[in-house]
Formats: sequence, C-alpha cells, structure tokens
Amino acid sequence: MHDISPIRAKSGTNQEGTSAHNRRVMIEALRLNGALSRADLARATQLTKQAVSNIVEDLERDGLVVALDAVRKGRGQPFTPYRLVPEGAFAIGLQIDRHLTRVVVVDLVGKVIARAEAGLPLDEPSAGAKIILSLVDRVRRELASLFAQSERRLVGLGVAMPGPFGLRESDDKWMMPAWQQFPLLETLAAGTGLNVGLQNDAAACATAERIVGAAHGVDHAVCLYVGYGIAAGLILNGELYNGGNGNAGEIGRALLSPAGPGSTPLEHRASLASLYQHLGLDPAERGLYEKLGALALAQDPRVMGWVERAASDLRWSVHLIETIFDPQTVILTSSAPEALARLLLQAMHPLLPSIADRPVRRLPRLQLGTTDPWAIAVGAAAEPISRAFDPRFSAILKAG
Amino acid sequence: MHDISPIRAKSGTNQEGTSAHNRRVMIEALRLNGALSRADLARATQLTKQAVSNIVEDLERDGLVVALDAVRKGRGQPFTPYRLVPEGAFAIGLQIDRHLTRVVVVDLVGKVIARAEAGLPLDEPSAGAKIILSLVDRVRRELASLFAQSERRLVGLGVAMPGPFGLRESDDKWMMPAWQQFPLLETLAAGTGLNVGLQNDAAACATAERIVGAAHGVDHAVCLYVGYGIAAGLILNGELYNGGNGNAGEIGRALLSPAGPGSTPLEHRASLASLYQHLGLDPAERGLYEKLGALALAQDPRVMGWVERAASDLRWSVHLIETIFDPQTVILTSSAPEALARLLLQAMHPLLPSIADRPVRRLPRLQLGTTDPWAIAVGAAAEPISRAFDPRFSAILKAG
DNA sequence: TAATTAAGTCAAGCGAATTGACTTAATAGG
DNA sequence: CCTATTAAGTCAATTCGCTTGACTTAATTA
Repeated sequence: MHDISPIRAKSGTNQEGTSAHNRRVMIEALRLNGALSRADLARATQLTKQAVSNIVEDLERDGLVVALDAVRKGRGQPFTPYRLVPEGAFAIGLQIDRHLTRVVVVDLVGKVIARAEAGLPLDEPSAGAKIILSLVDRVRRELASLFAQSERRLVGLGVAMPGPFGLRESDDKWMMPAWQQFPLLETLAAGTGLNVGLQNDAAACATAERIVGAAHGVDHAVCLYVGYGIAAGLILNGELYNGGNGNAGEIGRALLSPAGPGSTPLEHRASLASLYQHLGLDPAERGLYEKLGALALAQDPRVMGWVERAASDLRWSVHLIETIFDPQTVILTSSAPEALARLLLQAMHPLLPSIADRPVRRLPRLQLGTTDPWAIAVGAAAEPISRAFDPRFSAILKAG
Repeated sequence: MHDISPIRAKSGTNQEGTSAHNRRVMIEALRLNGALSRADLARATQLTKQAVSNIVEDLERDGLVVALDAVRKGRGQPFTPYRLVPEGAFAIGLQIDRHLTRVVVVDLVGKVIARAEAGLPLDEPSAGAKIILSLVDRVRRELASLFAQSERRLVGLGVAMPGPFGLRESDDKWMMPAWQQFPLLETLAAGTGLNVGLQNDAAACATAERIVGAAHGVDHAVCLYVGYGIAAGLILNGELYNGGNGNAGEIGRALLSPAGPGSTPLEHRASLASLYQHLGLDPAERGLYEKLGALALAQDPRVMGWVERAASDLRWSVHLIETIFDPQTVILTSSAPEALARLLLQAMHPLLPSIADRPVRRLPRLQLGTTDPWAIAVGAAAEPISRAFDPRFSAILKAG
C-alpha cells in the first residue's frame, strides 16, 4: 500500500532471537562474574535450570565455555562452575593514526594474542591500505600458528580512527583529507573477507575500558580521551552510543564559551597536539612517547604549564559530561605516557561541583583508565567481539 | 555459589518476550505509518503474514486496532488497512510545578481527553498530595463518563517535575526542598492504585515531542527546554535516556566557562526565572503568561535585551548538544508564550558551526517544538503509554 | 542413619512463529 | 471476454526453544 515512502518499523523477532539473546546473556554473565554454575545462571537470568542447561551445553559444544571441577559448598549436590574459554573467539583490531598503524588480535576476554605496527603514508591511502592488509595478514598467520580453528573463530575486524566522520571536506589540520575520501572499510572488507566495523578513537577507548578496564560491568560511563585530539566515548545503558551519524562524543570540537565563532575549540587547548605545539615538538618524531614520559616524570616546567591550562579545560569538560550524561563514573584515558596522564588527573582535582557530587557514590567521579598505547587497537578489536557476543536489543531483531 | 555479592546479569527471555515485542512493533508501525495492511506489517517487521495475522487479531480483540474498509489497489486481492484505536488505552499525566499543578488524561495517540489544574502549597507536600489526588480523581471520573471500560484501559500515571532528583539537600532557590523529602510517588501510587513513573520537565517535553510532535519517529533528538529552569530531554536510539541516576540532561546547571567555581550556571542566565528577575516580575503573579506574550509581541526592549543574552547562551548550548550527541535534530521547547519562544529561536540564528553542519540534512538543525503550556503534562502521560506499548529492550526481558 | 537441601536431568507440554499449499479477488493483456 | 498474473490473506501441520513437574544424585546437618 505504501510504494513510495518506505514503511518505518522495527523488525519483529522469533525463537531464534530469543535463543540468541539468552546465549549472549549467559556469556555476559560469565564475563562479569567469572565462573558460575548452571543453577547460578538460572537464578541470575531468570531462566529455568533446564533452559540454562541446554544453552550451556550448546556453548560448551561451540567451545565458548568449559566446565571446571565440581565444588562442594554446603548442603546439596556439588555444583559445576563454568567459565568462558578465552580462545573461543578472536577478533582483529586496527588503529589507524596519523603516523602509525597498529593491529592486534584479541581473544574473547580481550587479551592480546598478537600485534604488529607500521608507519603509514599520510597521503597515499591505497598504498596505506596495502600495508594495513599485510599487517592484518601477518597477525592472522601468527594467530593461526597458535590456535587451531582460529579462522573459524575470527568474528570480525574493528577499525578505530580519529573522527569525526562524514563531514563536508574540511581544511582542519587534524584531519587526514586523503583518507576521508578513500573507501577504506570496503577495501578492508574485500581484502580480509571479514566483517568490518568503525569507531572513533574515543569510542574504541570506551569499548576497551568496557571489556577489560574500569567500565567493566558499568552501564553508564563516559570515557574522556585525550590523544592527538580529544573526544568522549559514551557507554549509555550498557552500550556504546554513536549518535545519529556516528559522531557522538566529538567534544574536542566544542567551543569553550558562549562568546561566538571566535572562541577556541577544546581540542586546540587541551589535546596532545596542543602540547606538541606548546613544546615545539614534531608529532612524527621518533621516541616522542619516551621523551614526553621523561619530561612528565621530571615535572618539566613547560609541561607543567600546559598541564595546568589543559587540566582547567578538562576539569570543566568533566563537569559538562557529568551534568549532561549523569554517568556513574568518568574515565580519563590518554595516548600520552602514564606519568603525564597522572599529572593531568592530579591537576584536574578538585573537580568542579556538579550533580555527580552525590551523598553516596559507588564509583569515583573521575578515575584513570588504561594508558597502554595499544588500548585503542584493543578497543577496536573488542567491538566485533561485543557485537557478536554481548546482549543488545539489535541482536534480538530479525534484521539490522 | 555467590551468596555475598549478587550475581550481575541481564535477564533472559522466552516466547512471552517475543510475543510482547512483536505486539509492540505492530503498534509502533501503525503509530508511525498511520494505517497498514497485514501484508504491509509483515513486510515491514519481517515477520510472516501468518504471524502478523495472529497478532493483529489479538490486538483487535484487545481493542487496540480496528480494520478499515478494504482498499482496491492494483492487481491482487484488496487489502484491509488497520489503524490504532485512540481509545484503546489511556494514561494520566501530572505536571507538578512551583505554582501550579496540571493533570491530563491522554489516549493511546496522545490526544488530551480531560484536564484539570490547581495551585499547590509550596511548603506542605502532604496537603499538596491530597489536592493532586483529588485532581486525578476528577479527571478519572471525567474519563469514565466518556468511555466505558476506561479503568481497565488506564495504563499508568506519569509525573513530571523539575529536576534534578536525589541530590544532597540543597539551598538552591529553584528547588522545592519540602517536596524533595516527601515520598510523593509512593503516596500517589497508593492513592491511585496506578503504576507511577517520574521524569523531569525536559524529559517529559521530549516524550511529548516524540509521541505527537517534532520527534515523532526520530531516533536521535534532543529537546532543549527553556522553562523556569533549563534542561535537555534526550532521545537516544529511539528511547528517552535517563542517565545513571535519572538526572541526564540537567544542563541548566552547566557552568558556562572553564573559569572555575565562580562562573555562572546556564540556568541563571537563560531561564525564564532569569527573565522574571530581569523584568522584576513575580513568577507567582496571575496573568503572567499573557503579560509575557504581550511584551514579546510588542518586542518590548527589556524583553529583547534578555532574549539577546539568553539566545547567545542557548546558541552555544545547541552547539554543545550537537557536538556531544550528534542528534538528527534539536527541538526548542519552552513553557513561555509562543511569541517569546519564536523570538528566542530567531535570535539563536545563525547557529554556531558544529559537526551538525553537514552537507545533507533531512531535518533542520534547530526547530521549534510545541509551546503549549500543557505539553509537559501530556509528556508525563505519554511516558506510561510508551512504557506499555513501545518496543524496547527491557520489554523483552523477563524482569526489570 | 535419616532428614534436608540443592544441583542437575528427564520427558512431556506449550506457545508463538514458520512453512507451504490453498483460497479469494482484484487487474492486465491477448 | 476470457485467461493469466499478482497479491492478500487463511489453513493446517511443523518446528523450536523454553517451561513444567517429577525424579535422581550427592552433599551437609541433626
């Protein structure tokens, strides 16, 4: 009856959706609680013992869970705890940065199995794509040499790169214009035969924090990422939030005051790019990371000057994030050396008053996340894992 | 095995969840598309014709949908469109404001069936609760006089009041401290026998925009509400987002610059409270609404002065909202007279540059929502309707 | 040693979507 | 004008995953 405008509707579901959801719920429960008996799982998920038994049997056959030794505890029959099998699934994560590309393979619980990195030509995406594909190929072969059946257990390729995506061509110097035009995701999908997903750096950080870090099991968390640019990764209702066009959280582009077009974006004052500029360093320089770490440890006055100013802006960013999202916690992550990140964290205190300043809190208002330089690549890899195994609304529906 | 710390897990689902979801999907499809044949529904939801037929038959028996006359169109058997029955469900909405309380009954499609209002004693919540209960009773009896079976079709009571909720006791003059302590929701639940839900003003506005306004069928929208205070109602992934403690979107409390504790909250500069102060008006004054409307129409210079300053701050708020949420559209709503809201909207242009400034847009960056003073009460009532009938993840699970 | 408690299995049942053939009723085309 | 085609919708049988309730197993407690 409507042949012109398509009918808008969510898709329905059926028993397959039910079963898919319940499997995911089991996996999440084991991920969050370590090891559980089938009786525990039944209580926690409100399913019957029988249903849980069947699902666990399935998962065991699929190599995603294993039984541990039976445990005697109090009266009643001893229970058999089950735990996730890390090598039950793998995913590849790819971080594309301005001067470097990193590739990792992670397993079901987010542990890094293999890694590789290489420099990228800034202005030649098709040559860059070849390099990337060869890196992917390398880690993939390494994985295959370590685990039988690894190819069958590879659930996807996650890509993380600096956002925002899909804007009108911009002369913004943070961007890599040549790459913006290049059909990277399609090239990678074709070249690897894997499902490919895309996130920005901060989203990948948040995904990493959720799978292995401070946001593990937290349903409302915001990950403030200070890298070459600045952005926030948003975990809302237990899922990464992407916004209407995949650019949610790009707070680096937020103007710092109501004053108008003349005022400065946050990114120009508090990002590492601004630090490099402040120090007169070349971001492409070799050994930059170690150098920064040393300067931070030594509390170099010029670094401290930047830290003070950046911390003031970041403190206010945390205030805004708390006011707008009401998260359970804010996680500060950075591609900077840990010593520098700690300086920033310290300088951000005391935090500004906000609605997060509640009488009782289970989690700190602000905490330091991982500062491992490989975290973004891990987060990139965690995305396909999450897509494949975490409970989510879209997993129940018949179609995306 | 875990007797100390409770096991964290999402609940599972079963055929009931499947069926509940599919019913909701049908209702949403009819809400968004007007009237659809069973074949249309089957295509749109990806369910089989047979499944749809069964569900529609159920819904028809429950009085939620009706068949229209068969329509001949092209080859094939004529189809029978179905549409929602507005009187298939009702909900009561309650707006508690500082000087006034409004109660409405709305039907399944968000139309107001009955309304009532009264003043409230600011410092005597238990006397206030009695007044509220009598208002609810009045509209409930009016509803019963209009529709048979109305009690059976009443799905809940939604409450909207100024947030934020649950903070440490505060001397903030916008708050109503005596009310913060009072167990209002419990009193209302006990007094009405209905399910009771709570939202802040802005969330209610967003809910109203979603059911009958500019956010109808839009999955990512932010509703910027300028009332006595200022807040944002967040529609993310098609659902209202509440945050970790139900206070998401309370941007009125956002400080306007990184400068520190001395800087001003948005609410002190751009809310109607600030306008009243600017004009030396008493917010409790009778006829204030009309007076403001007249001043706005006359473009009174003192009003225009406030409009300019407020618009500058609100323009920046829109910039922040766009940068942080990447919504499809931002909707400006207000409890002010429409003329004043239009002045504000106008003065907010041109908008600041942001990631929302994309080459192709389906929806405007900023649009005016409803300025009906009853909108918040309608949004309050829409919440139980949405909870009962909209597709959502939590509706599939076995428990909340 | 018997009663109690709890984990887990067995087998039948149920319910909602699926499947595929069938009916109905219209238009398009020769 | 008649037949082929197209599409809506029904019928009846099937499938599949969860539920139910009884039962088994194996520990602790009294």
